[in-house]
Amino acid sequence: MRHRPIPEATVARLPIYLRALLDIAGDRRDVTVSSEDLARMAGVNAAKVRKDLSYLGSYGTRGVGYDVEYLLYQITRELGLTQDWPAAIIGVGNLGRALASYKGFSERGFRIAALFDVSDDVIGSEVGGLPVRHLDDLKEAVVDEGISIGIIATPPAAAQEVAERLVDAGVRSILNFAPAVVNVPPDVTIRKVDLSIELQILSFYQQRTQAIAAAREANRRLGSL
Amino acid sequence: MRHRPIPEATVARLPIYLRALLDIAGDRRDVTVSSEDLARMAGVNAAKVRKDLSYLGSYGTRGVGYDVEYLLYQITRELGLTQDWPAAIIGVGNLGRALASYKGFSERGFRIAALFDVSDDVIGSEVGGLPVRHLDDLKEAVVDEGISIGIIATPPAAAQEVAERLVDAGVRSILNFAPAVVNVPPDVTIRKVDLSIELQILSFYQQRTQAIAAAREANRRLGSL
DNA sequence: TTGAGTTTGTGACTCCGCTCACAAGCTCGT
DNA sequence: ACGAGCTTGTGAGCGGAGTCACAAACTCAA
Repeated sequence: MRHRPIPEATVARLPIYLRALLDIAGDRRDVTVSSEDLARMAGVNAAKVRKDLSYLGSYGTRGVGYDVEYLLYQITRELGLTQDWPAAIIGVGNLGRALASYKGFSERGFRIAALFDVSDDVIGSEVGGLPVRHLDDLKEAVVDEGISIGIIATPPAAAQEVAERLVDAGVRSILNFAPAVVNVPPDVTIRKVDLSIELQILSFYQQRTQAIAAAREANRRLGSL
Repeated sequence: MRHRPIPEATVARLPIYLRALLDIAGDRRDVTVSSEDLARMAGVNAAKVRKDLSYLGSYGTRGVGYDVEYLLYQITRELGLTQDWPAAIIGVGNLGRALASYKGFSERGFRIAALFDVSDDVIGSEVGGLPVRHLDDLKEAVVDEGISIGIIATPPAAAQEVAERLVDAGVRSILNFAPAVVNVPPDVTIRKVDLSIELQILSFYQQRTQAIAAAREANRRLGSL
């Protein structure tokens, strides 16, 4: 089992387990934790927790559970969080600004190292303690400051070009907030967060349940004739 | 085929097709579009586009493609976007503020109708043209103003309680930005957007490729001995 | 009307991920 | 030392989702 690659679905859950473990460790609640408890905290089922953790190796003890500190360390290491990955935000509009001062990033060990834009209105100003620089300085900054993650928070029309500039500068990990499809070479990892798509998905399920309710209602009325 | 339920994965892609179709319709580029073209614009493969669209019904014409306007209408309808779903944001910190003024929502037809918080520092102030109200007024506002989507942008510790209040007020669709696991009854749809989890996933893949590169390097050196 | 060229709709196959269930292995009390 | 009671690790089975490939159905030119 050990040396099989970790499935994507598992990778996506490791940060959740990490958060739960940090909660436990912070409270000094217990030295070990069972898959059952961890599952409850992570909102998944216990078998899934065990299978996920087994991809990292056999770090549990039967009849006892998992050592919290040890597991914390292993997940941290596996996620590559023992080193820091400086990130740059491109696009300092509403969203970019909020991301720049979002405390959740620094709490999880991510450091926003630079901000870029193309508008003279914001270049030179400070946001969250960092100066906003011109996009043309991107490559230099990436090299000099070892930036390894690019966060795109531009309008959709600019997203593809910004992504290409990031890739050209040597960035291999991109998080895209712009509502646009962005293509990158296969050796680059890109993930997208699209806020209005999330709302549209919610809309679908809401609409569906309302449609079902309406149909039931119509049936009821027909039945009573 | 028609009356089978639409798979989750398909639902998640419909908004992407919608965006692509809006682009085409806006440019008045063409009356019809092929699955091939649509696939290119959506960043997926053509067979997937066809299968996805076939769940909505047989709206294409063989040898021709899909009528852009008609398909637009059908997807809009299926996603429930013909009616509007007023949303409330709970938590007017950094993120909540940005979401309140995020133009992407209104562009896609979602209206932020109310803002809530518990801190006296912000209650009464205006954000994005809306007054911030006390969380205790939530239920009343939901009923009076027909709010159907709740957006949680609070610190993680408050997320579960806020979710329960939303559910109690009658909200059945929740979008959670707080980095916390939130449990809701089965008739409530909840989706989460966790920004630092996204970065942690990127970190994993970046770390992995670097680890592979390092291993290769080590091998090379050993081999040259 | 026919045939060449296009494009959809979908059955068949494969792969991935989830869940179940249980043997293996641990602790602890007696 | 042993058995009762937990908890892990994982094989087996199942269902959802992606891809392939091709028949069906359309257009258009001659």
